[in-house]
Amino acid sequence: MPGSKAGELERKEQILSAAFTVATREGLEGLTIRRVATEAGLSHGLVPFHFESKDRLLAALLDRLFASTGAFEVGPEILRLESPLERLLALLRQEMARLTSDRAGIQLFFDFWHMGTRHPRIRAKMRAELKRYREAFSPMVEQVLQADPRRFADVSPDGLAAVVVSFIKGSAVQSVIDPEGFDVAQFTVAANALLSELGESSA
Amino acid sequence: MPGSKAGELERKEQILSAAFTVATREGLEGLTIRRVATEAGLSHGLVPFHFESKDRLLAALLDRLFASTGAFEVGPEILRLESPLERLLALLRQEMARLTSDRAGIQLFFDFWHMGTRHPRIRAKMRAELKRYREAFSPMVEQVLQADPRRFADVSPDGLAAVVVSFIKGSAVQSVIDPEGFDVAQFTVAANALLSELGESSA
DNA sequence: CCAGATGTTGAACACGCGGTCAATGGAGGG
DNA sequence: CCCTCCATTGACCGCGTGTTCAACATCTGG
Repeated sequence: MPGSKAGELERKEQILSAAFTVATREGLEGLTIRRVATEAGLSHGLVPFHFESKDRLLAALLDRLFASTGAFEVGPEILRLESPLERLLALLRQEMARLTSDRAGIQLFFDFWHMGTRHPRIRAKMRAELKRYREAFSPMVEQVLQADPRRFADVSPDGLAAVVVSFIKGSAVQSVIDPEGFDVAQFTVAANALLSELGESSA
Repeated sequence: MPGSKAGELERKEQILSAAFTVATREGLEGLTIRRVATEAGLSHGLVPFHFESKDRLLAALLDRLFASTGAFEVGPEILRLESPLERLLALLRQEMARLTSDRAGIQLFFDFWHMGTRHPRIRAKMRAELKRYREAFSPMVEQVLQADPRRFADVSPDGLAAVVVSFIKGSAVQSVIDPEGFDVAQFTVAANALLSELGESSA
């Protein structure tokens, strides 16, 4: 007894949503076509019918991950801040907050990051996202550089941006392997203290 | 036609060595008992004979990874340095250098990190290693804190150590997804500039 | 009201996995 | 010299996977 029909788009959305649920619950390792279909209440044959293959499903899922969570986006409330230092710290706080509030999203992101290590298509997407992310820091980073030209004589904007991103990615990675042991509050306080003197000479 | 016999220890070593080769070439995802046996030139039945199960093999492989590369160890040549700042920077340089010199090892470490996300035994090992790693920074980090008590009033040693580790882990993670695009030299210069003023008031 | 188009189902396929174990044969002690 | 160990082999098992596709249900336009 086949189920009722549905439009192309609704079905794809339904499947993708189920895939997201399964992926956050079981990880990408545990994401199988049959599990997704079961989660969506459909026959497993439907998944490769609407998404040509599992790879395409994964690519679509990653796009959804980028879009759905505001993950790694620099929101307007941050861009509205005038001081580059304040923006930097606000962004840092935002990302630190995500470590506890959007743990599932971070986990899934980390899963894809790992997958990107071996899958060229995924890797390309992750690189693009990483680049986008780094470039969001460009304005503030350049102002920091200009604030103390002597100290940062040999420092390029990209290099400093990479350091800032390392703060965030590194903390995410630590929180993923040890969610209880990694103290976000302590981390934020320490990072603030480290950075707090940076922008002051430019104020 | 069975092959020649060998002692318990030599066989285990041979298998483990083959497993290491396969793991660095194909990733943990592509590490199968049959591939390891083929790499070692043995029948696949021998692997679960000497290592009770694949899980045990993986655990042994992780121990070997910890031991073989001097990865994440604070060597004597670093401990010999007197200034805490110098030690910190030396360690940072050492780890940055590893990103290019021991890329395979870093990749494998990252693979295990990801696996630890879902496998409790692996996770426990990774946490222990992370803790060991963080604690290696304790002496220098505490001196940094003491150098400027007002600035770091609310900062705990653990918090600051977590920040420093984030530097390193974050850069490793970036290098893993984009080995060519991540400029280690730029990163080091930027990090040095950021940290260079930290210890000076204590000197 | 009836085709033709199309979404849907679930059996089937080939594959590779981890694991098991009877059979084999080489090595060493009695 | 033979006989007992035991490392070694490779066929075999059960399982789960991604993918295919004939059969079928449902919807739609004439």
